Amino acid sequence: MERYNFHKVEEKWRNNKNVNSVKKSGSDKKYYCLEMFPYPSGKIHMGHVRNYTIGDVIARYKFLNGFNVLHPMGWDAFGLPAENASKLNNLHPSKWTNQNIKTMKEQLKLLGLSIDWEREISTCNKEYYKHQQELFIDFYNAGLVSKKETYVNWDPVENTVLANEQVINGKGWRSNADVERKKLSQWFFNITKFSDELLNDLNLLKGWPNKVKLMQKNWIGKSVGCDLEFKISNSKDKIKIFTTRPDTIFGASFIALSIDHPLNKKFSNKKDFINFKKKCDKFGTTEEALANAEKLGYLTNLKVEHPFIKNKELPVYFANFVLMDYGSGAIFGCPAHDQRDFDFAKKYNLEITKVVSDGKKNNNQLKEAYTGDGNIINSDFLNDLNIDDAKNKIIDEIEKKKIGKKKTLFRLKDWGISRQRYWGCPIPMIYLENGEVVPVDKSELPIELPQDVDLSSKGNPLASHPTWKKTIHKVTGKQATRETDTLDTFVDSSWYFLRFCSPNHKFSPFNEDDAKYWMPVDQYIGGIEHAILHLLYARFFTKCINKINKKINISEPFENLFTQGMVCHETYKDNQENWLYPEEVQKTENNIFIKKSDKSKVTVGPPESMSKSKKNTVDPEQMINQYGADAVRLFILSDSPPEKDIQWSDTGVASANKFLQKLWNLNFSVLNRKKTIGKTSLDSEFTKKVDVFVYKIDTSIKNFRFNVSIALFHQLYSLFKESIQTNIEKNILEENLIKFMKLLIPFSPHIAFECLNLLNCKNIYQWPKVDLSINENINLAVQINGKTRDIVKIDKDASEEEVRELAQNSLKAKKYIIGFKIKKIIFVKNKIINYII
RNA sequence: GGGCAAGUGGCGGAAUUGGUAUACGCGCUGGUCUUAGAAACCAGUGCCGCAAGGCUUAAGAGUUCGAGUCUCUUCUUGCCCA
Repeated sequence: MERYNFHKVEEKWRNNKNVNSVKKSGSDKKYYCLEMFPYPSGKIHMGHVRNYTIGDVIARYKFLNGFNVLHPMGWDAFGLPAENASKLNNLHPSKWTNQNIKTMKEQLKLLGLSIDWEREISTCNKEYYKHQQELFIDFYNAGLVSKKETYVNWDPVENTVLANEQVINGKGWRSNADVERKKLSQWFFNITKFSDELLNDLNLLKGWPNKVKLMQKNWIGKSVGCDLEFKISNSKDKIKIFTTRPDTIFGASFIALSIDHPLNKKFSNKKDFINFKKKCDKFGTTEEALANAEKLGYLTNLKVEHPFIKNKELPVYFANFVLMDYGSGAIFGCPAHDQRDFDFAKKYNLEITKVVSDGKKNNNQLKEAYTGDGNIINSDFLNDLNIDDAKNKIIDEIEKKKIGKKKTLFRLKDWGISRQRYWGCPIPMIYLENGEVVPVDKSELPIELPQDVDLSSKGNPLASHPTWKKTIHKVTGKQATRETDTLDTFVDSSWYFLRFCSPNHKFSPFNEDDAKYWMPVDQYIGGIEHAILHLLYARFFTKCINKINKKINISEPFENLFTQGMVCHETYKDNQENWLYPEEVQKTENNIFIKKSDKSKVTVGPPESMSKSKKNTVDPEQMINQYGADAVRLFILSDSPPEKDIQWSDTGVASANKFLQKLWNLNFSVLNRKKTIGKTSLDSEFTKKVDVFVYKIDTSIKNFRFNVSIALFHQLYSLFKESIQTNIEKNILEENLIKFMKLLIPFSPHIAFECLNLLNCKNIYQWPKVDLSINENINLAVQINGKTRDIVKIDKDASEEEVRELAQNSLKAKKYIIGFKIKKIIFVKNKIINYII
């Protein structure tokens, strides 16, 4: 027996297309297993390893259980980093990207994944984005795309527009720069047309984590309220506001307008107003930015009449915390019950009237707004009603008076998709000389990106290209100008799962029959960070495609969603406060960490998600070289349940490697065993015990409890080690070892295939199935007053009498029972017997 | 501030869903082997106690024959939204 050489074995099986394919033609059951495709940033990282290993376990498991499995891989290949890298290295984005793809593909192949590389797609490939442009035109013709002039989130570092979802805490999601407000004409997908559908259909997604559904629900943010008109005193004009809290109308003390409200025209030549507007523009456009900003107001000379309180007038302000694109750009302020209104009222000394009781006595002075439940007070005909009843009643009154209407509002806004960048999918629209904007003729697709582009210039590289944008309108033959914005890269990933169904289909984005066969994705696996953006966009795209192509009939793209946890590692800093890579650090005998180069002391920080900036990364390729792909796969699944964060540990992966070595040795111990004569009862006992493990491991895989599966592998190994000491028949050991190795295929396929090969297994692809009812021996707990005193072995389904007999004679429990008065005996078949004394 | 998770040894975590708490792994301790080290193997490892035994799932209460699991209160941590 030689020591297990994983280099040799893994290389042997890695490129064996037969064993790594999960296609099963002729199967009547399909299974589409998809992991979120990677951005080709350079090299794969441990997060990829975890994501794709989880996917591979599922794909192989389903295949071994008779499914025809689609398990594809591709590249989310457009995006800004390619442009930045190209500026640094003077390398064209397409070259940079394709180099990275090549490297990462080789790395992924080292892992021994069951990916069907014949379906590989890359979003920067014109064969892909051609169809995306086609979809864009279809969407445009179906009224799902529009061009609007709006305020946008402008990232001053990346010189581009960001979607609201890409602004985090007022900063760009990639650049981390403070986002500015800027008015631009932009292309939008009209995702708000599907607000209700996107919200309601969350109920169809039984296989999604509740957490993700809740996040989407909050993001869509449906709220019911009403419009309400306030008459301006001494004028016929009215101000229309929107509110979700009409029940607090009696607590209104001011009106606040967005600085973009049409009434601003009246003040547009006033110096102090212009200054005020400038100040407001400095803040971002997100709700968070506005909520955190200091509340600022500009008092106008206007007053409005309170619709329900005679002779009461309210002052009108322009305020920085009111958004023009939410509601009507105007609100009434009720300081007692809204924190922003409260802050504003405090600042400008406005009236604060409580209209919802917080149930407390003696609190004349509010320290903050009360937004909880309670009965209405100080509100005339609404008094004593609860909030919901008061809402309904006041809306009735408002509608009766014809000064407003019930209205549903969504927080979700249309999806801005214009990006002033080069490395993206060109938007297939052209501007005619008469100002008309029309789609290009489909026969002209793809609209290709020019190769000769100057990326060093500021602003949009396509716009500054000397000739690219000049074109001819096919219908009229007249000169026209191309749209120079490219599409947000989230568009690329919004339909790739459909393209995988027929990746080489020439004439349309996908072949309908293939899409019908494979869709929806049965299991989608990726990071929780995409809970809102990508997953919402992909759902929206699916609904759009469903609308323009009635034959497809897929309302939701992802049947089941699994969000895996991150891979973490301790952080290290030297005494100069510089981050250190794990390989620069050494652990001494006294458990102190020192820097390898100069033996200086190193500070160890808590485990954090691996990131290049903190240098707490480990290189998957190096790990595979050192421990083998099987060991890396086994470890990344073993230490934590897959939805939780995992801490990378070198000793952990080393132990996985050792375990595989032990399995290898076990394999040879069994193979080299001499044949014994005649069967013994040990043989069937052993098989029974193995079958319990087969059942448990199968169940744990089904439930995505891969860490438990691996713990069970260890126990199963121990069982073999013990049993091999006895005179169990060689055949029986072999038969059961084959089961073991088959169970191991999804986790560590290379060694599993090698062992199965050595064991001369003829039916590798037949998953071991087990009937647990044959198991006859059961351990039963004997309890005294609910406390376990002994465990006795009983026959399956033994009667209470039989069990009592055993329990009362058991060594450890006997002394608690005999001589005591037994009040009651609780007997649960096959589980416990409990004596109450 | 609101919502949602979660809290089990030195650490990562398991517990058939109300029925043997601490599986499995890491780490640690001792031993065998070795010139020595590494590796490998064996044994031990929740806490208190010489032992018998007692205690233990963030803290406290409750339901139950029986609670890590269910209910309530408090504390802590994480995530999302504001």
